[in-house]
Amino acid sequence: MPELPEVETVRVGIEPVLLGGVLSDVVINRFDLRGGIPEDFAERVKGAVITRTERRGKYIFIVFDNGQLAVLHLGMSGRIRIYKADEDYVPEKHDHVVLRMQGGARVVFNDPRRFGMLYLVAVDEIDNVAPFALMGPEPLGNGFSGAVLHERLAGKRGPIKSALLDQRVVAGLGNIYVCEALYRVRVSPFRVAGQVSAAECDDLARAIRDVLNAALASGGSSLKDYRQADGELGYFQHSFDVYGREGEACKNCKAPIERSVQSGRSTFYCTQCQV
DNA sequence: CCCACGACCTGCTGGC
DNA sequence: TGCCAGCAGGTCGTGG
Repeated sequence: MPELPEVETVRVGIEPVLLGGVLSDVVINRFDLRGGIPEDFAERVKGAVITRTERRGKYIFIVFDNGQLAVLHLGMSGRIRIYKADEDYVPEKHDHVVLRMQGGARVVFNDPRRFGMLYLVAVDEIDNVAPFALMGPEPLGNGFSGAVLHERLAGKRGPIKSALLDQRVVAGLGNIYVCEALYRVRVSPFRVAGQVSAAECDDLARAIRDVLNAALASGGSSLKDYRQADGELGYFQHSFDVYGREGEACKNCKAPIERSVQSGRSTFYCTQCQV
């Protein structure tokens, strides 16, 4: 499901439910997500107050007043449902974790494929542990620019498409928004990453920010039936220029959009416009 | 070190 | 209707 805009939309959705509240109960229906939920997860955070939430790349952080930080990743198929204090919990298949707040509100983590992750890190260690120690800059933050991108791509021999998916280059991009950003700046996904010019990196950095901001403004993209935490559908999928449009006419030149596979992932692009 | 690839899972779609 | 192949928003470990 989730790249940066979808993850941020989820974070914004759960924050008002969690912030300042006491986590009164944790129900874990299965521990075998990617990497495994630690056996002592519940006992380490039960009764603690949530002091803030953050997002780093595609990860959501939930920070507790006892020094623990919960790391949540939605994988490919993870979803969050919220139940307000006066709503009854209706279990669904693949509800793996239910966080219950004092007062009765619930945050439910559902993930059919179980590629998601949930674990705890000491809050003052988070920047030193994998994958955060090596993670690239936030594309919507001050630490990201064309110059920064150009520098981080230097020497890379693989294709620009694959490099932009590497979270150590820039955080939060995934298959959709990489395809969209490259199309916007008319750069071929097959170009050698280290040979993308400084000027092109300026354009690319701007396009990345633009497409992420546009997606955020739409509540993210809803493939399948991904929903925001409040149950609303994001609608940026209607604004895709190339992603998922194999065979359709390029919006710029009318040539058919092509699909090919790079490092195991589908790439959608225009052979005429993107050079 | 860099990069491509398979593995990890379930569910849905389209073709026969 | 059933069955099977192929595909899906991500990450990590392996091996060349």
